[in-house]
Amino acid sequence: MSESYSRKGETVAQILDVAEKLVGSRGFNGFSYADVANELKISRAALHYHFANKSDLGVALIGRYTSRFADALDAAEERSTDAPTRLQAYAELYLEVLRNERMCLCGMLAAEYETLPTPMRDATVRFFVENQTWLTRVLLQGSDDGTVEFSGSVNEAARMIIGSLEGAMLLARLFGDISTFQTSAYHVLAGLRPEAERPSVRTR
Amino acid sequence: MSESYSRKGETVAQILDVAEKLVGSRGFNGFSYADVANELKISRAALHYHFANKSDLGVALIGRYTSRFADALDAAEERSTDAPTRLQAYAELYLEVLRNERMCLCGMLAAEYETLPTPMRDATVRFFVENQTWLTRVLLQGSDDGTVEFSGSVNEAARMIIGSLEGAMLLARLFGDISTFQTSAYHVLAGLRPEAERPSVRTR
DNA sequence: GTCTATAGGCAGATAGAC
DNA sequence: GTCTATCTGCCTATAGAC
Repeated sequence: MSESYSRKGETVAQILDVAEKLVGSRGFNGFSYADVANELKISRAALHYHFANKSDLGVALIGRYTSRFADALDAAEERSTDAPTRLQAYAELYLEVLRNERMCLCGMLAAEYETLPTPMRDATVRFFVENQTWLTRVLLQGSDDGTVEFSGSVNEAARMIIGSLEGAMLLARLFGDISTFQTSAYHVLAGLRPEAERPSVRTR
Repeated sequence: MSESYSRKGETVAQILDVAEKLVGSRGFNGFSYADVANELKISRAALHYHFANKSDLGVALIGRYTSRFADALDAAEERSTDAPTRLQAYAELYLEVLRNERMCLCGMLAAEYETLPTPMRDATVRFFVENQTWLTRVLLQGSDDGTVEFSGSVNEAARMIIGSLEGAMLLARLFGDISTFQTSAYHVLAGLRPEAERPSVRTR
């Protein structure tokens, strides 16, 4: 082991960190290998050693992001028991990303979908399907115990939540105002509460 | 006037049409002057004659889109009187865009915001501010006559609506399923209806 | 695993003829 | 207004030395 000791895969992790930040702020078509290389002070060729082409890098990015998200969802589920709290925790995952002045990685890729190579498209869709599955489960639970109320199908409601949060992120970043996301998320989730439990405050 | 007669500004309009389609599907960083030139069978240099640089083209694109949207909002307001119907009409403007298999131009630009030249950033923000202004007015009207109900401020509710619809568009395009947008929009607007008028149907 | 060098392509933009 | 030709720069990707 040399002086410049590094754990196995540490370079890969650093590359993914920088790339994730860049894609989350500028998009997949808005960053280059040179950007990542410069920030890590390595050569572009070194990047190509770890990720032969940009599509490979993109797929790895989505994969790590998706599994990290899944882990966070599991953790959120363990910390809470009722559906509304779990939905709140779901929204806070988005908030966390936004606090780093980034768009959701997959929300960004959803916008660029038409320009993405097929493997990245598939991975992006997978992210949203997993999210939908998790939300569907929570919504059904809340529907059963009466803490959540919605019209239409559970899957529709789940997609509505995902879309609304992604869109709220987009606007919050545009206006450079995190509270825009917070109040939007609040509104969206409030719309799922049974009337009895809904706050009736209205300010102008 | 020659055989290849063309009305004043027709070429400009054609350029904007093609560019708008490309940006709406692939994003501002996902299309080139060459793409537009090829589709119109003119040279790239001809494009540069009408729009000296890409930023100019982008600003023109947003300007036309914004004023067309504003006109449609005015028309929608004349066709209807009550707030819920007007909100419905607002959502249908988005649906119209989606039917052409495009993302909202400014929703797309919101995602790419970090990479945009300042004039385009400003124009994009302006689009959303105008939308918010219109929605705020309609929401206040509905709040006054009791046809619409929401917690928090009117501006928050307006932004929530915009964000939710933009996000729903993003997902609908991703899944290649327009009905995803329609049901999401329905859910969002249903959440603004007073309990008494809200449908209680729930399917799984 | 990392480097330098370079290939090969495409981007936005300009010059100048017609 | 539109063209061809060209400049310049950046991009992804590869070859081959260390």
